[in-house]
Amino acid sequence: MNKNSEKTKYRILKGLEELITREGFTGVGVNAVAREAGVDKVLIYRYFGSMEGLLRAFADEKEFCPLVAGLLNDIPEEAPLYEVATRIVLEHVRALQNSPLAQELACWELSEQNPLTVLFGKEMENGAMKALADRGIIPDEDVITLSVIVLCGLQYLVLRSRNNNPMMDIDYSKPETREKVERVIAAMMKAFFKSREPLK
Amino acid sequence: MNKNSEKTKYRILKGLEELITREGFTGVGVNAVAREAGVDKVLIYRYFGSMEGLLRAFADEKEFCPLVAGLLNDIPEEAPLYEVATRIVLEHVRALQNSPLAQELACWELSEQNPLTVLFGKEMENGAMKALADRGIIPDEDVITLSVIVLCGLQYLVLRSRNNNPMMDIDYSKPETREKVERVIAAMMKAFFKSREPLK
DNA sequence: TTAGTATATCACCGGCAGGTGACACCGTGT
DNA sequence: ACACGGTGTCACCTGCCGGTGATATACTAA
Repeated sequence: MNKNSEKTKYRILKGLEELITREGFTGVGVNAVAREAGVDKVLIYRYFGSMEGLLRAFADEKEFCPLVAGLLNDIPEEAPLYEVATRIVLEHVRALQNSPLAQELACWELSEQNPLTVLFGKEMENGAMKALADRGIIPDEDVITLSVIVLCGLQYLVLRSRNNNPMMDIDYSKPETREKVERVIAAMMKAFFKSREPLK
Repeated sequence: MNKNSEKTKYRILKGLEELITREGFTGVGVNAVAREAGVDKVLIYRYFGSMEGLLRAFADEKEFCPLVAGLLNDIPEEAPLYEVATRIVLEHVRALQNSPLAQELACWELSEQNPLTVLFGKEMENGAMKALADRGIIPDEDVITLSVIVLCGLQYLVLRSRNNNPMMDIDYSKPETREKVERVIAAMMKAFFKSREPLK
């Protein structure tokens, strides 16, 4: 039993990742992946059945959003809820900013449905907010809604600044802009939270 | 002088719009547009020079964001600023929701740079917020920043719900969800605004 | 009528896409 | 020595893509 097949599978998966990161999802195809991996394309069909199968395998193997577990431990127990929510959102966005692959997948998700984009979307959802909501850490539904909206807004800004295409001069890749945005969000979260429980 | 050329140009532009709306931007190409318009593709080169030229012409001819002018008149003079900002954001998003073409262009803008996406982006920017900021209607920079973030967040949610791919069950195409979101945003805007000018 | 110009049609090219069948290589168990 | 299954290479097909040249069909101006 020759175990070269495992190595080949790995090269194909690596090639796919490399290709998505460098050329974007529009450049993904059987020929392109095979070329990138330095492998005959027939092997893609042999080992993954089809392009769909390859995408599925890639999604299964890859971790896109490994931040939440460690993040929750990092937040002090006595921190107010709005601070927790703010931290989660900002950290999540920062993780996205540090991962060109995730950015590309987020774009892909908006224009097409395939095994990879679907699984990626689920993972992002779980990774960011659902874990918190399900565990009841933030019981206020409105706070969750607001957090999701802000999270999506920052995500969108990150995706735009990727192409030097900032919205309203909010180029999230610039540190000073990011600092300002984070300050505004923190203040807003606090204000919103207090306005809902004025007696506390 | 035969004026058929104008009619042909119109058919090509219409075909492009139809194609983007129905098939998405990934399906756009010389052959596809010509087929959709029922016209030989050589005419695209003759009248627009290239695919780029066609996209430019399409962007020049089309109005993507015709709402702001009328909208500003519609808002009462004495309305507080946070209400103005909220209204602008929500109306803008609603307009996006009613325009599948604009949604597709917003996605396209995230993955590629071409004359159409660039001009579309500028128009969206001007249409939504810049006009206000430039005219000093909302002088508070932080309010603008926050509004842009929220606007982007809702835009992102609209783009996702397009593919039945809601984020955290926030399916913005459902009326009850939209209502709730609008309520939360209005409350947040008010709270944030008041927290900045507690003496007023 | 005739020459010229704008308009539209057609055929064709090279290139790359997705996909498949045939075959060569090689380690292994019999 | 042999057959066999896992592995990889190659050639080939069909179809669509972007792009171009030649040519037919008007309409116009002299």
